[in-house]
Amino acid sequence: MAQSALIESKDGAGHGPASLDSVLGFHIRLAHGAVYRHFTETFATLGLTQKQVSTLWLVAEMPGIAQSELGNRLRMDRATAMSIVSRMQERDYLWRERCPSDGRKQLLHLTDAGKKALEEAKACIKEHERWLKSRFTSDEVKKLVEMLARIHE
Amino acid sequence: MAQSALIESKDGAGHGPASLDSVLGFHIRLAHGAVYRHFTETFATLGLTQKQVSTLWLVAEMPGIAQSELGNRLRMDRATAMSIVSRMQERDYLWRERCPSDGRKQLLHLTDAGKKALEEAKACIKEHERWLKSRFTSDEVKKLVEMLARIHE
DNA sequence: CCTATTTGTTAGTGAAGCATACAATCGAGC
DNA sequence: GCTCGATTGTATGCTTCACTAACAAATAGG
Repeated sequence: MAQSALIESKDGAGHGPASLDSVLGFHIRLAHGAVYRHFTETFATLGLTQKQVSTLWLVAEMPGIAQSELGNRLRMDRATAMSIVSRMQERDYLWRERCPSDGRKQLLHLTDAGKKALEEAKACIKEHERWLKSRFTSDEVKKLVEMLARIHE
Repeated sequence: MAQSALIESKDGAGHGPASLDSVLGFHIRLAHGAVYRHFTETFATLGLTQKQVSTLWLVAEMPGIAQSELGNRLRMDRATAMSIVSRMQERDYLWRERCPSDGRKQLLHLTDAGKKALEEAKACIKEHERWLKSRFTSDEVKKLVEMLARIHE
């Protein structure tokens, strides 16, 4: 892609990064954007977003997880988790169960339709991940995941 | 598509990655979210978003850049670039100049207020980057930037 | 001149994140 | 048992951003 002409920089000034290209956060943002775009393309037929797939996936891995715990793990606040869970419920992909031991909590479970959708989604994810990981060796993927985890953990 | 990395862990059946934790895109999303949140916090007083700072920064580095070129470099479509540039113009941070040699283009320039805002923003970015990079050695930062660039370039 | 492309503009849609307020529930301490 | 504070879910509204579609103006190439 374009070799930017922003290379010449006032390095001596000491007033922060010289060029936009040297800002780590900038690259994280662009990388995320590229991944997000390809994801949306891949999932156009299924009509699912990253957050929605993550939600279905996590509920499948931890059936009966509370809505609040889902939000914690996916780094969403209550309101955001609420709207995503509600949307998945409207589609009949999951259902809420009032927790018998703690009446405040809503426990989440996938419906059969949700399990089926997740299976399809996982196939798409596999393609998506292949596209993404094709840039790296397996050692690099491991290193990249480990470094990214240091950011969000 | 290089020699990669389709080492899909234990899942002989070919049904995609086994756990959400092994999905690279998932970690990119969470890392981006964490960075975005810290950025927003850091820039609360300035009232600027990542996209807005990137825009100001890029216009400062390339005065007279066309709106379309700005969009290309920051990976925004025309409509998104339009709304961000308009917002920055409303704040008197930049102004548009009709291109004399190509009447379709709008050339962008920072105002004095925009230059001042960018200087403040760069100081905040410095803090933000310090927070972000504190997790890594300088070699790791270099490697990380290089790998992320492979994704968005 | 005619046509296709590029660029900017406007309007509308939708997902997400965030803040706030409110209700229900739970737990701890009195 | 009772009150008080914290947790959890819910509802509402606001903002940013990405995308689409349509349209107008200017350009480029035949």
